[in-house]
Amino acid sequence: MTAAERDEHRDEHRGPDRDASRPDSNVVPLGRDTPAEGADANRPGGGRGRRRPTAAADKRATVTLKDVATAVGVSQSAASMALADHPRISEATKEAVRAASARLGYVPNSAGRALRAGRSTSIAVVVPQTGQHVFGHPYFMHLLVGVTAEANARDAALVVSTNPDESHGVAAYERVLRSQAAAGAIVASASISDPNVNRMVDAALPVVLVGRFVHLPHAASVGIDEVAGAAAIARHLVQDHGLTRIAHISGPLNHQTAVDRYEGFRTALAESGRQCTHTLAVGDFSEESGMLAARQVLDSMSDVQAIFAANDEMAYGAMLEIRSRGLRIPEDIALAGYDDFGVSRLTTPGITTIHVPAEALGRQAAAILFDLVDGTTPDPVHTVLPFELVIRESCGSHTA
Amino acid sequence: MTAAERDEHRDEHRGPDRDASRPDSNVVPLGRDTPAEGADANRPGGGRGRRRPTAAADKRATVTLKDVATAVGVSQSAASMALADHPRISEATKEAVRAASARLGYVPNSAGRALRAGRSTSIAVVVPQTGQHVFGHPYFMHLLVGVTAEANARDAALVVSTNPDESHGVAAYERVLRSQAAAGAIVASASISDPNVNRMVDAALPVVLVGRFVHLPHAASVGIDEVAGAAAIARHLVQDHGLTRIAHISGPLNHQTAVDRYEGFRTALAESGRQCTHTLAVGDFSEESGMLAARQVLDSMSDVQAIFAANDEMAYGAMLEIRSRGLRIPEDIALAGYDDFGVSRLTTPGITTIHVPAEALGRQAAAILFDLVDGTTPDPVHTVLPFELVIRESCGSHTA
DNA sequence: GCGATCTGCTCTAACGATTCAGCACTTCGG
DNA sequence: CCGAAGTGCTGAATCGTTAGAGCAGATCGC
Repeated sequence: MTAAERDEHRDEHRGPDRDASRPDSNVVPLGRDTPAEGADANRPGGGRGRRRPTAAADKRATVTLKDVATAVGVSQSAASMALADHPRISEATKEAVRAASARLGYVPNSAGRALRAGRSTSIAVVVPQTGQHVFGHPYFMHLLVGVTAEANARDAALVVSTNPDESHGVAAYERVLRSQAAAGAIVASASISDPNVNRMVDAALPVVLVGRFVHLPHAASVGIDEVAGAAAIARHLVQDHGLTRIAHISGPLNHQTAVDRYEGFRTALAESGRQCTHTLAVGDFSEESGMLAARQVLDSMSDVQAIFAANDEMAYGAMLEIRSRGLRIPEDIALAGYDDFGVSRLTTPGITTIHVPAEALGRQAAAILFDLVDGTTPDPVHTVLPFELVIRESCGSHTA
Repeated sequence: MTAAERDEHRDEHRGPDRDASRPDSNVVPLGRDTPAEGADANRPGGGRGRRRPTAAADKRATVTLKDVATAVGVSQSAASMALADHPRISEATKEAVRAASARLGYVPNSAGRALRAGRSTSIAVVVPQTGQHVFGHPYFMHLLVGVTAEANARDAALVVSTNPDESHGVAAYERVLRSQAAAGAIVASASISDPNVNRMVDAALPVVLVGRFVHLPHAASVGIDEVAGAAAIARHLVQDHGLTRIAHISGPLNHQTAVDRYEGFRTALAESGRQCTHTLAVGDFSEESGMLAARQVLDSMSDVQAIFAANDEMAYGAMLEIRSRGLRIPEDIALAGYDDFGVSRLTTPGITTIHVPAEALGRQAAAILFDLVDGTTPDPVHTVLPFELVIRESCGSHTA
């Protein structure tokens, strides 16, 4: 339960007991499609009780290439070559095969194809830390949007794997690669020490890392310059707002991202030419930890002028703590975050942050992975995408 | 660009080596390797950087069952049966095979296995509407968390498919099933009219729908009672707060969810025993549309006492519009939303809403799908999970 | 002592797609 | 008019896995 949820009233409503109260109704048209509402059958809790044995299952006959070939009257190989647009197949045959294929609804069996080809058409997205806390983060959603866009463009399926449990000495997501269920993987947000990722890279499996992995300098990666992003925030606070007593709430320091953001912050302060003081509190990227860290900061550094949290969620946690002490943002304390996945936009005041182009990262990672699978080494090995400094009200800037 | 983003200053920081259209800027190297291409790199085909042919690729030798068998000195079938714990294989041989398998890092080839078995072990999650707007919604994130949890528990891979484009007369996500890349699919958030979903159901493919599909009464589904949820909100506003002039901002009315929520709202008002007035504005579940709809409502119904938006994002948009007119929430106008995926918790004041148990829905849908794939018809066909009314400050309630 | 049963394995045939060698047959150059 | 090249297809092999038939050798019942 997060901080904000603690003081809410919650009424639980259980499902299917309310069937009585449903008067016949009509839907206001407003120029839209009017749904056919009559069918009561799909009513929740409706058809309860009976149990039919599965009969329909037999119906789904799979159409194979052989069926198509037979329908046309050519050999299976001819059909295959026709669909592949092989030059040694006559146009007439190709046309006939295509027609039959469409008519019968032929879809090539991916297992057969993958087996023959020696590799799958799918790619995997791997999120090593399991648990809602990490996987449920909007970052992945955005990343996924980018990856799917690219995968769709190439007619490739996308496998999502999150399970680091080792079944037979191999993490589940490595098994996805080794079993050839996916031709390659995009690895997001591994902690610095995750040995599984190293193993995949060492095994020369096609892997693209999202983020910076200092101990894997030769693996292809996509990321933004986190250090520069944090530095941009720091400079904004110091130079644009003249704040010199600043606290940083970092993420867990076994995450490269957390380390980089902290480093960018410190470096920028040091290079600012001003006399700056700073302090550090370590969080875990959760809202709750941001709140705790802010408490610690406010207790120990009474004259703090600004707090820069390593992500927006912690910044939001800090905002709650700051408010609970009757302090105003930005008048009494300025606040900044990092990520810009939505949270920072919704708060009042909006939180100044670095916009991380997660979708573009996903797209790019996928593009590179496809190249890698095709046997091309990306150049450069590490792709760096631009970020944006998004200035909102929490730092004291005035926006229209 | 959403409403809230409109009035922000954004500084873009790009990687070095930009195209001319953007101002040059500073990306600090700080120990990074080669930096990168920016927007240009997003185009996979565009004649960009050089590429070295991969050499490492040859290294990854795949271990097959034959290798294991040879290592042990038995036939391939014996090895297969040993791993399957077949009773006709001696314990000694089984042990030897298991040992060799672990030592060599054998992972069964999923294509081979799927081909032989006639079906894949993976399941698919299908999100018919493509585009970030829908797919990027936190709802899917939560749903996915639930589905992966269940899939992980069964050692099944998860395929995510979003592409409704018909490549050869078949939507991409139907192809996932037909190609046997996945044994079955969970379909989330299809619009009422999506013919592809119908086709999959008609073809007796193993499909579990999330939500209510009135026109597909026999397909297995999982959902909550949306009508009852909306009714709970309406009753709270009318009975607990005595509000009688209420506007509803609905989602697009070709979405069953939008229709159901609207209906629950109207029905509850009608049955409240009070003299209620209501009005409707149609949005599209986006924050921006919520803002527009609120504008419309406030212009046309000057004495409106409450606005109930069909989801939290539109409620947030409405909040922005209400505020921009100098009205207070909840003193001047009460506000309620639906979904509780986080947005409503972060705003000030927090938005009263219905908590949709998306993760549980995902879990349940996956469980049912696995049964379906195994040939069991679920009973009941339509599973309804409980929701919660979450009372926050936006409706005028006071929370501790 | 000898058929019957059991044990522990091997052999073979699929699953569906692709590819390559090869086979008829035509066309063509000289 | 004959070898060479070109055209359009077929047949067979292959990818990795698994299931079922079958086959030696040991064990057992009587």
